[in-house]
Amino acid sequence: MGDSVKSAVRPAVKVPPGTLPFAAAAVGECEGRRPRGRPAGRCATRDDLVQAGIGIFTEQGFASTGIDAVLREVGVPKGSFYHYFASKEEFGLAVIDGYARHYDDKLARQFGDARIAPLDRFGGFLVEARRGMRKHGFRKGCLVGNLGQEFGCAHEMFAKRLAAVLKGWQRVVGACLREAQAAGELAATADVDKLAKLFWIGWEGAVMRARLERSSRPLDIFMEFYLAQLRPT
Amino acid sequence: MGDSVKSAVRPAVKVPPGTLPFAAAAVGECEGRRPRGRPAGRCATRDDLVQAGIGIFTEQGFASTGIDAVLREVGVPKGSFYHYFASKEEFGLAVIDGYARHYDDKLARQFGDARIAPLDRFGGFLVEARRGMRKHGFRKGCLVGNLGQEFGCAHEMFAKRLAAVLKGWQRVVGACLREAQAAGELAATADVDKLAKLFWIGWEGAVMRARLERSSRPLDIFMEFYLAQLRPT
DNA sequence: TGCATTCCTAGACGAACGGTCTAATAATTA
DNA sequence: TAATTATTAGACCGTTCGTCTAGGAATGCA
Repeated sequence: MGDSVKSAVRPAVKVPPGTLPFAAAAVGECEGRRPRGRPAGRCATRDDLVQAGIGIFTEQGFASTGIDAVLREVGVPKGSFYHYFASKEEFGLAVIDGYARHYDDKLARQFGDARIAPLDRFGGFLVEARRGMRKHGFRKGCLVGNLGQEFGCAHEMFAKRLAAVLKGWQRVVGACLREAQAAGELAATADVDKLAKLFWIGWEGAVMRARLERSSRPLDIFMEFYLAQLRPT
Repeated sequence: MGDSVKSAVRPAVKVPPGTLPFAAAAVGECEGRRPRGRPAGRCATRDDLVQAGIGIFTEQGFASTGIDAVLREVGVPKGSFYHYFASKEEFGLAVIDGYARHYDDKLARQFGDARIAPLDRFGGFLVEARRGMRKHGFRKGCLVGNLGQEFGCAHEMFAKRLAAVLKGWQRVVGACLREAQAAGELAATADVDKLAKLFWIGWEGAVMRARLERSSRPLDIFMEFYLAQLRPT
């Protein structure tokens, strides 16, 4: 189907010419096949795969993306893939983790920025999101939203992981709202946890709609409503 | 994967015993292969396929569902399928249409029910939705949301169709809101169109989240805040 | 009733995909 | 240098998906 022509197929591995391909990846200690321990050291190839996975899954979803597409993008053969990941499913989880890690940081920065009044941070978040979606031609949404919709509760493991990620994001927004309360920007009686949850419920809906319509308008509409809710006139 | 044991495999076609299988379907005029004209007469087999498609796609999505799963559920061979639909894609569109037709009616009934005060109709809608999701163990969400997320803008045709369906639903809610204005339940200055759009943005987000968490709580949360928005204390 | 036509069923078929496997090559250690 | 480990390479297999061709059942017309 939509086999866009973008796969510019990098030259196998990106290293200075003259260097043998293998030299690049083998520097850091890569995690072998399913390392029982959590963290695992950085590994260029593995990270590249995860990175590519984020991009492709965010755009096309999980089920309709073949491993081969990821492989092609990174310029890596299948053997490497199954050296790092036991299965497509495990890869999917790693991609979620990678995305979550990236976003946790980003959100912490945006919603924890002490230089800005708590409720004004939402505006900054909106601007950033709008720019991000426009940059990708509204083809990419939110990976968590995509996979959440795709698997619903079907895939136990995925659903749990995704719900956990959302819960983390809620905590960040919740903290910001509490700051707003402390600063007198938000009513002390407001139910912060519920409001934080509401934010992500509506925001994911807005992102989805924005992608469908190729427009950032849904993001604006939801945010306008949400902020009005926080500070009633 | 999740090959649930539910496929009770109906006996080929459901007709009174003694009748030859073919007798059943051949009564109504079925639309042949891609009838240029719109409507097309009813056809049992075709309708069954669409019906099954609604159920399965709503639960598992489009990409990860094989035609075979639909076929098995209805008890029909592949040949029949490709007699009625030129491709899986065309089938998908027919399923969307079927779903939309069903929901248009349902929404018109719920949001147009003159016996109930306009804004109270939202409550009825919520109750109904909650019951529906619970009935299916929160495995099914909204087909439009599912496919919207799945294809984003990837599939031009699908995106257009889905956006149109949502626009229709917005009109229904919008009309209800206008009634509310006329009845003095909603401020005359309220931007009805924007509010109607907001409703479906947030609602789809809530349905998705409800499915992910297997809980109707997200539906409640969104509706609570949406109504608060309509009638500020 | 017989023939032509249309409608629908039946399942074989090729392509593609996910995943595995063996072999080869680089890095690391001794 | 030799032995060992880490990583790459891609052929290969079983399955599943969507398409397609062939043929049986019903219908219309003579």
